[in-house]
Amino acid sequence: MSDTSPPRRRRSATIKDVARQVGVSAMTVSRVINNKGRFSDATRLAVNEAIEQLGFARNTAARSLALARSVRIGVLYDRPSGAYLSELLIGLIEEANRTGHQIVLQRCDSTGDVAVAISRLLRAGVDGVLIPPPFGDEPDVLARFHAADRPVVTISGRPGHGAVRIDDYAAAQEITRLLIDKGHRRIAFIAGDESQAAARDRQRGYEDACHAAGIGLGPIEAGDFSYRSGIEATERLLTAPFPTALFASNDDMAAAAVTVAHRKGLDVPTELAVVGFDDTRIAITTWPELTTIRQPLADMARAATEILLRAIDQQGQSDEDLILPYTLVERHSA
Amino acid sequence: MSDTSPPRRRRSATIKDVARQVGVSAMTVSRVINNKGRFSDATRLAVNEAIEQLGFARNTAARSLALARSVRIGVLYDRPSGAYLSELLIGLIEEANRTGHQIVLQRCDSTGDVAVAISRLLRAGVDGVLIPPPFGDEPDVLARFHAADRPVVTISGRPGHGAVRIDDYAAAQEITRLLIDKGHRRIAFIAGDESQAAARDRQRGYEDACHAAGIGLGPIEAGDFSYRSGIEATERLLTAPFPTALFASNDDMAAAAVTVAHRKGLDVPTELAVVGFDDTRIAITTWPELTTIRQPLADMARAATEILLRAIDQQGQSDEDLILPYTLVERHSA
DNA sequence: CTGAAAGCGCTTACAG
DNA sequence: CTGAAAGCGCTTACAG
Repeated sequence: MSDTSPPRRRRSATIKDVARQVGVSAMTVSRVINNKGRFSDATRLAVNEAIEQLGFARNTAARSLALARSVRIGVLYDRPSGAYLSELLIGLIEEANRTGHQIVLQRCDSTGDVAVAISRLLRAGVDGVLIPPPFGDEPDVLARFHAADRPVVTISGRPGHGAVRIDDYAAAQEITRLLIDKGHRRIAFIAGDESQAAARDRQRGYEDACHAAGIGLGPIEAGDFSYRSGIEATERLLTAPFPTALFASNDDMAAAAVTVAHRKGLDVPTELAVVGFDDTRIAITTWPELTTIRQPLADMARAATEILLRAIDQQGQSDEDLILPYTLVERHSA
Repeated sequence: MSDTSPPRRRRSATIKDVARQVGVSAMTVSRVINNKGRFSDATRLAVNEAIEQLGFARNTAARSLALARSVRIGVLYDRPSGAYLSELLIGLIEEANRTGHQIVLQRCDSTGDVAVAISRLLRAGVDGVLIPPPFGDEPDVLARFHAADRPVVTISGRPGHGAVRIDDYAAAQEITRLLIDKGHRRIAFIAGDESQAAARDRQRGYEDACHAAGIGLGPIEAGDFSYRSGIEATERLLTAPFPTALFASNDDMAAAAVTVAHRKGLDVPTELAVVGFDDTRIAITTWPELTTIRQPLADMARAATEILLRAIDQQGQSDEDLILPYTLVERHSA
């Protein structure tokens, strides 16, 4: 164990080293680093040069301790299956890391006991918790944290209390309209895990866009956001009368749809147009690359952390419902 | 920004609070917490009770600062595609969190510029770096860190310098033998990303087990560890003369094989036995559940962190090559 | 525009 | 077996 070995490691440059080199006080360096308070341009330049030279990087442990801000942020997550959750989770971690907050990860498989996971988090002394899918839509989970007086911010969860998301409904409408504008009249749909608000919103968006255009709904099959469910759903969907387009509620399922189409000898997009949702990695490792909706995952992670911190400071649950802009990314699958 | 709001948040219990309640010094509490040095049983009991009562949880920022151990550990990872990398990455993060070390995540898509990613890590002041697949097998990457005098520990990478892995070769042999013992004589194989040492080892294990049993090699197809490549490979594999068993180099591809088999009307395992590798989540969300090799991901993450810390302390690259035990998990796909 | 002092919560020698 | 003191690297009032 390293715990018993002598701490001989290279001491990295501290704020004092920088100060000494420049010939100012540590305070001034701190001001420059944090761009806070007043200091001359010359000072700023000199400090920055010394920082570069010494390879100084701020010690976040010291920082968060000094800020008396050792906030402990819990994250209750499912074992990541799809690309979306993995990416979001990593974004969350990077953000907490950047801000120097302590983060306590707690996994709870859908099959596991959520109550146990929650009390673990509580006993770890978390000041608040961040909830990515799929738990963001379980009133029970939220209620438990509230009972313990811990604010919660969900990501892509049910709106109405601290929540960060995109407008899934509008995005789904927009991508459906894209298909309609390209002349499609029979558009199949693969739904996502219906226990999640975002999945239901996407389906509503699809349906309303079809209605608004005066075309009937295409065949609809249930999915659960997994590639596998996408394979199965597409197989049921690709039967006469054939749809000319298919909208899958996420990229994993859209990629699966492309696979099935190819296997049945259908060209994508000429014989079957396919669109997905999320713009995760699979969107560009599939051929053709997927037309999809991009969610600003990094921004969402950042925003959720900020809202949570604010709620913790104010000792109350936030009711902010932050909706970030999505982007329709047109590639070659539709 | 929360940065400007008053720090009104609930102050969580500190070591002093615990000490006061028990009527001892903070030192004693510290000793009990770290189980270090001598203290009476009565003290331990009392301290633990107070900890429980006050909901005390150690502030890792303060701890790592006091330990003068603000080691910065870099992690160079690819955008996670498969379940294995996500799970490993999260394990790594949990471990760094637990030990209170600062961790700097740096993503580099396979398409991205590795050199840029490396210099970012270096400029962030990392003391050493952890490298999960797929970069653990690129001599260039390792060389660059060494040139900068930063120790590196790879996970499932090429052995010979700080490396943590399982014996992929032996594991592959064992699971192949399981198939042989069940009477299979024509066993197909789906290879993984051949730029990775672990993938090559698995293939060698498969081949040697077949040779040792005196049966010929089955058909072999290339894959890249993705579900999609598994679909394609299996489609090429399931042609006459049909194999009766299929060994995929990871679970994602094995799950894909099951999907294709079912679609072709083949029962698994009676008409086609399928085995995977890794024991990631997909192994149990597939039906039938996969027989596979379990890698002790959490232990691997822990061990890699420890080896790296030791190398940093000793200011030199480690040459430890730690091989952790795997487990053959028999479920219902073979 | 800049600095000296105190403190964040913990740990490690050093004393008893 | 237990404690008082000092320090980890940073930041925030408070002074100039």
